[in-house]
Amino acid sequence: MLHTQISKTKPILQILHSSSLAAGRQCQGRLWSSLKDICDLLHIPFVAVCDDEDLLFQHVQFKAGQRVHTIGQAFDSLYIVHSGFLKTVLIDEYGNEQVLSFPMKGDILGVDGINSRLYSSEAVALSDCDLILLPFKKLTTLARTHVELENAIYDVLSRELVREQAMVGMLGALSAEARVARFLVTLSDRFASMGYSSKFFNLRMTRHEIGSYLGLTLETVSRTLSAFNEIGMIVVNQRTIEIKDLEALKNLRRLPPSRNRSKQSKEKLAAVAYPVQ
Amino acid sequence: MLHTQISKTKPILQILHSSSLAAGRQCQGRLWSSLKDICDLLHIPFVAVCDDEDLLFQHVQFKAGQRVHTIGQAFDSLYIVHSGFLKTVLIDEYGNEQVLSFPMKGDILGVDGINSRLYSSEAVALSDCDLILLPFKKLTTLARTHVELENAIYDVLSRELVREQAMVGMLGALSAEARVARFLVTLSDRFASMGYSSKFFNLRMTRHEIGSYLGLTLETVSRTLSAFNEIGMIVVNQRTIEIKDLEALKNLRRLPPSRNRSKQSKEKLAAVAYPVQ
DNA sequence: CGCGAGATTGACTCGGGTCAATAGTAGTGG
DNA sequence: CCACTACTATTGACCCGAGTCAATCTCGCG
Repeated sequence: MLHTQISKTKPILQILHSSSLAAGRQCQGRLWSSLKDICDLLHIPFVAVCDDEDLLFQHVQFKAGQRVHTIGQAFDSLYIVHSGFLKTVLIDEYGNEQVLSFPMKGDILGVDGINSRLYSSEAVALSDCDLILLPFKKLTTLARTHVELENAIYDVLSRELVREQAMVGMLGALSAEARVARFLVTLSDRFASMGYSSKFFNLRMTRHEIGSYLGLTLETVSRTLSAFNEIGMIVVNQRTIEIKDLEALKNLRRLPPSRNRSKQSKEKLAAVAYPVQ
Repeated sequence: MLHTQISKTKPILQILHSSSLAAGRQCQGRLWSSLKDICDLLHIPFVAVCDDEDLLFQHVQFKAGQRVHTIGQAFDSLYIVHSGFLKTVLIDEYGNEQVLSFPMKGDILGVDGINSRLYSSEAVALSDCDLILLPFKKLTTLARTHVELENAIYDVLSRELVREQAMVGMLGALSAEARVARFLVTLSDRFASMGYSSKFFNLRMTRHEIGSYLGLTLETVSRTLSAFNEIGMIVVNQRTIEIKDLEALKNLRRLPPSRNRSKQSKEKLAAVAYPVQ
């Protein structure tokens, strides 16, 4: 199989399970992860805890389409994505979805529930998923005796905040083309860091979901992808993306950004979009 | 004085200092706050700590225009706004500012520095400010022995994240009018909760800064305020805002929101903007 | 094979960005 | 006190990027 990620339906679970045996251990029908596994997953320097082998966190599985938590539901634990793809959404007073993120391996879920003790967003599995359950109480108690874990928690929360800020920056200042380009670059990076191909991958979400995430309509997303395809930066076919010119995607500049102080702003975007390299 | 907030120039410092004596205590030329003061400021149930009178946190003053911290600067402490107004900004690779927030009394600054140990945003005083310095090390050490403080920290971090998410939702889905309206409502609420008038206040930031914050141009902000003024929802005069119809501002609906599933979308915004009540 | 969800494209519209001229305000210094 | 200067705010004219509406097209599935 050349597929860069776990895909489709039936065969998945087997792949999932067999591959996850590396990090987790089978135990009464479910999987368990140690603190070390979790730190690795979060890219946090491992904290040597004496009895860390005893500290196991249970895994939970969700099928594509299932909700991990909903808005207003009582908060009691965080989740770490062990495998699979999800989306988190906000739902406004008229029932419109606003996609906030597309969590995947190593991402954390549920942080928004800490302060009010209610989840303020909804997490939905886009594919079959294997999540590690982190009971918040257990976690904080543990952190009290293990300074490094405590730091890890602060780090993760802060990191989420910085990510969200970057998102605001993007929504506030980038053109549609730049947003889509950056979205692709980010995905590419994520896949690379998960050990998959950074050049060839499948989107796990619909155009509608991408649009919501980027503050655009699904038509604009579709058209922009087609345009990138047109000029050879990528090859799109439905959910399949092949990146042909990562640099061009990275260099896609914002349109002369309005509230820009600097005088330079003469170049047309069309030209900048795909520089003559 | 009927002024709803500290305003203008010279007399300020005196007002500032005399009013802050309530919560802080003068000490070798600076002010200090106890943990209780801080919890009150953050709207967090106070944690009775035996020796809390010994635990004092120093204040720092900044004049309008001064930077509290800059991007890339080494992180070592958080700040709580005791009085004054600030802005936090992100600066992109071309030097463009993106305003992230307008911190005021009770808000916390610097959270984005925790994970990388470098501030990832810049905080600038928009007026003379009095901030409480919270050395992060000291804070976390303290939290280790005082569970409630520990919870408070988690709460504050999570709260910031939720706020940022709401911002993303707004930027992703609301029209210019709705953004400006919501901005005014939020300010009104903030002022009310600080004990000032919610109906009559001065903006502390320029149109340019508001525009950046809302993902709009300064012209659009100006025009929208003028439009609200036109139909009598508010009275604007430069930086002075008087809110005449808070409900109308709150009810300003998003434009038929594109990625909206629901069929209802016939009503023109013009009509909805200022409902026939 | 036909159905339905998702994706693509085209034609049209308009919200809001761009450019530019004008006016109000504040701070400075003679 | 008043000019001089530098911001900041307001407005108008224009236009383009992206949203809206709608007609196919594709693909997986029962």
